Amino acid sequence: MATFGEFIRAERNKKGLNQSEFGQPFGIIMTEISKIETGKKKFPFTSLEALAKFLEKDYVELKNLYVADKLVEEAHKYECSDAVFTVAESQWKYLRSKNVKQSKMKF
Amino acid sequence: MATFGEFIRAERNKKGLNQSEFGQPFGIIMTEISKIETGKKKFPFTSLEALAKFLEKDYVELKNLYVADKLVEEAHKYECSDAVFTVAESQWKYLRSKNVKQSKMKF
DNA sequence: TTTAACTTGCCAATATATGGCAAATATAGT
DNA sequence: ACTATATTTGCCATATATTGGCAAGTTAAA
Repeated sequence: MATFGEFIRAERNKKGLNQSEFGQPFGIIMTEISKIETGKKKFPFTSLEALAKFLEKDYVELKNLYVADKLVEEAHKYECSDAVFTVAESQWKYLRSKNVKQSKMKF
Repeated sequence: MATFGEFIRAERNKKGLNQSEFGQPFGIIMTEISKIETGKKKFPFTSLEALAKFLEKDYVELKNLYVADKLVEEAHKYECSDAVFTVAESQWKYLRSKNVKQSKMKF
């Protein structure tokens, strides 16, 4: 399992495209693709569905990879151990059960 | 396991303080405590260590709760399932092993 | 050293988050 | 219902972070 940037680069290489060509379908300039691949900026979420189609990947899985990248970045920013993901999952489940009880999604 | 806001509220009630009194040691006004407890704004990270001392809690654990809250919020924003935390953990481990190999933290 | 591919630095534009006041809404006691 | 205390919300100005793109720099191969 790699970062989202590494994933993009790998897929781009599979297709034998350079950064400029790869960015074209999404209207993303070469320098942006570079920054995305090296993790300096984010792939625009608004183009994620188009990316999934372009790569013939499952959108939900791609989104998980995309969001996980953000989570990891956040965890690192605060110098957390991997325990934070376990805590997060349990808080996630707590919230879900709470909202089910209230039978409304108040997020 | 509750959200960070709920945690704060519970601890505040344990101490029998109102929002105004509770905020005092951190220089946080009442309305901010309210927003923090109801999840509308974040407790300032710069005061987290002071909070740990004030509550006599372990800082690292408190930080995990704090950061987990952010992760959950992010996961919800993108309408992810809890699978995203598993993906995140595996990406986290991937990055760690990669950086160990390169023997430098390039995050 | 020329060319193509990629990376980085910088900056302006945009979006997000924060702090605080004032007003609104509870909640409890009388 | 009236008062007092506690809490929540709306609004807005300020601060902080993120983005997109150009120009300049680097790398790698021929």
